[in-house]
Parts: sequence; structure tokens; C-alpha cells
Amino acid sequence: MRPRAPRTSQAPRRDHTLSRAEILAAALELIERDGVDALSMRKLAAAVDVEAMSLYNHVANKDAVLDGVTGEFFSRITLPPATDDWRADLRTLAALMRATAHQYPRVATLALTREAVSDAGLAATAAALDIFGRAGFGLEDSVQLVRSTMCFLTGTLIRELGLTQTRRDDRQVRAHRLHSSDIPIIVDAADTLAAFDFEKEFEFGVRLLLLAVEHATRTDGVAS
Amino acid sequence: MRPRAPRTSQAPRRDHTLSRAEILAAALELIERDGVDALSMRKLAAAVDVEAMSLYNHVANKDAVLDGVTGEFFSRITLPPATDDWRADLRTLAALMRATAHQYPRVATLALTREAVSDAGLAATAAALDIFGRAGFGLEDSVQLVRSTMCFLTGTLIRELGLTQTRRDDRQVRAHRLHSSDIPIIVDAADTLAAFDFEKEFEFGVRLLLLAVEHATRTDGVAS
DNA sequence: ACCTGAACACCGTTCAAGT
DNA sequence: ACCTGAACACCGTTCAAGT
Repeated sequence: MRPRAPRTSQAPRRDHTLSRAEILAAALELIERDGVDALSMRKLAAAVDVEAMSLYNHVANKDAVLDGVTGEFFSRITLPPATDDWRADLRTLAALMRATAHQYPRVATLALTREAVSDAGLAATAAALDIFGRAGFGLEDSVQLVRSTMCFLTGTLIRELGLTQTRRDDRQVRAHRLHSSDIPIIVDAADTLAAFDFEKEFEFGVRLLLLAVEHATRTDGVAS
Repeated sequence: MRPRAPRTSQAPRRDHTLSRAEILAAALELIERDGVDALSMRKLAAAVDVEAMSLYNHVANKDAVLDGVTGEFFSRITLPPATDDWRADLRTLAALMRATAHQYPRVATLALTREAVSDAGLAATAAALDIFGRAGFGLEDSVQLVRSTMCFLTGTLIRELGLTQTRRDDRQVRAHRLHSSDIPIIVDAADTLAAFDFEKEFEFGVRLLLLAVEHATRTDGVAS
């Protein structure tokens, strides 16, 4: 049934031509299934039904693949248009980043630890700039606020994703370890420190953020 | 001059017995010199003048080495005693974490992205708990504030270290790329977005943090 | 222009054997 | 108890050769 002379007695090979987009999509899927550490150029190639070396026709190297996946992740954060309520908009931005992170936890961990370095989060940056502008901040202040906001969200999500994905030794174990600390204040707080409620903690953080923005002084950021 | 029968005509071998601490110290140094990606068990072994397989007598695997280095990093953040000015103390904590991060930028990047998962930052957590307690917060609120604070600092430092260490393509290049974006608000802010002043940005973030804490409502955190 | 086999210079980790 | 040689099952990437 198959055309003459396949290279071996293998299954049919791909029918369409390879593309960067296809590679990145496969990489995202693989990372999400098996973790970043398990991703290799050879496995990635196998996933798109090709030999490892063919990948190098479309991406510079493995690092470029990871950068590409990072971009892919941020492009999947689709932001709604701004309203006239900057508080609500800021909450929405935060919630949406978190929701997307939870949708692809492993890819998100990768992306968030690489974000700063690339311009992957540009759409999110734009949305945040708009929000702070509407809240009455000048350009300079808005940029600073965007940066602080993103750093806060990044740090929060990296922590949450990390704790969610790893050693789920339960609260009892953590509490016991903390109780046997030699720092008194840690012992006092052991039970509270041992408990996680990521929903509540995220909400607490967002409230703090709103509080800070609320009380930040508006400057007329008239740039040169 | 050397004792009889060295295994080859090599230089003298180590005279004292290997230890976990020695391995971690060497790992920290190697990571700081060549980057995490360049660290291998074989190179690490060579650095302590031993064969790779000997390491496994003292550490479970490579991951345990990285965890150990993370702990080593956090243990080098030495915190001063609290004063009666919580604002100043919080500023000091932030500045000290930043200073230590800059002292070992590559190790810090590793440690900060792993922190959440371990209990490495326990001393810092204790110090922060103390600060918020003195600022009038109950136990529950203090724990939440510590977490938000650490997430903010972590996110900020990961970004700063990442940008400091990589592709230093200059401001002009970044500005040009941003100017040619198809998002209007990004174009407007391009010049500001293209410029980094990490000192100033960190200060801005800390000020925001103080503002938030300042206006957070004190609750009597009487736990069950 | 794109794909591939073979090769190079590495990896982390296991295991059985040494002292 | 600690160290090690050899081996296993992998890596990322280059290069010359194919179509």
C-alpha cells in the first residue's frame, strides 16, 4: 500500500513539511506532559516524526526552542478589553495570568523564570500599562507599576506552581518539621506556615497590590 | 617525593576525606563561575579532586546538590537584629537579600527559582515574621505578608539578575524593537520601557511594598 | 531547501569490585 | 565506610552527504 522504498519497514512518515510552529507546539505539549528536564531534541524530533537533526533547520538550538515555548505560553494569555474600573481590570489581569499558568503549570514555570529576559509578555505589559494610565498615572510611573506588578505576579506564581507540583508531603509532616525548628518564632507560627491555601494567598497578594496602587501618588509623567 | 605508587603519574591526590559541605562549596563556586548549565557531576568531582562516582557517597544525586547549594545561598543572607522601626527593618531585609543576590548572581538565580519548594529561606522568613509582628499584625496576617513579600522580592530579583546576566543588547536596540511593535501603547512607552535602572526600580518596588503594609488593616490574628 | 546517518564530545547514574 | 573503573543509556550539536 505504501509508496515504494520506505527507508525501513517503519510506519508512514509525515506528509507535510516541518515548521517552527509545529515544533514549538509539540515542545509545549511534551514539556507539559513530562517536564522540562525530560525534553530532549531527540524526543522532540520523534514527536514530530523526524530525525533530531532536522529540527536545526527551523530552530537555532534547544535554547531557542525553550524561548519559543515561552513566547507561545504568553501568547495564550488572552486579555479582555479594559473597562472603566481599573481595580477590576487589574484583578482580571492577575486572575487571567494565574488561570493560564494553571492550565500549563510546567510550561508556565519555564516561561515565568525566562520571561524577564525576553519580550514575551509584551501584550500583558501593554494591557497593564493601559490599566495604570486609566488609573491616573503618568507614563514613567505606569511603567514602574507594570514592572512591580509583573514581578509580584511572577514570584507568586512560580512559588505556587512549584509547591503544587512537587513533594506533596502533607501538612502534618511540614508542621512537624517546623515545630522542631530552633528558631522560636518559626515554632510559634509552625501550624500557620505549614498550611497552604493558594486561592486565599493569591487574593491576599492582589489586595495588597491594589492597596499599594491605591495609595501611590499620581505624578504627571510628562516625559521629555 | 610523593608516596609510592600513585595511580598514575598525576599530581598528588587529596589528603583529607571528602564531605558534603566541601562538595556544596565547590558546586557553589563552579556555578558562579561557569553557570548552572555547565555544572556536571564529573566536573564537580574533578573540582574536589575525586572521581564522579565518589560524590554519590555524600549526596543522593545532582538534584540534591542543587538543593544544597540553594540552602547554602540562603544561609549566607545574614540578617541584623530587629530595631523598633519596622519600616527600616523591612527595607534592610529587602536590601540585604538583594545585596546577597548580587554577590552570587548565578547561584541566586538558581536559589530563588527553587526557594519556594524547600525550607531554605527559613531564617529570612523568621526575620520577616518578626518585623510584621512588631508592626502590629497578628500571626495569620504576618504569615501572609511574609509570603507576599518574599514572592515580590523573588520575582523582582529573578528579573533583575536575568536581565543583568544576559544579552546586554543596548538600550537603542531595545527601543528600536519596541518602537516597531504593532501595539500603540507599547510604541508610546518604548523609550521608557527600553531603559533599565535597577537601583531605582527596586526602590520603587520597596516603596510600594511599604505603602501596602502601611495601609493594610491590622487584625488580631488569634488562631484557634 | 530541507532532511539524515554517522560521529564527537559529552552527560547522570548503577554496579561490582576494590581498599 | 568510602572510593573507583567500566559500562549503560542517554545527551546537544556538527558535518558531509544525500534528495
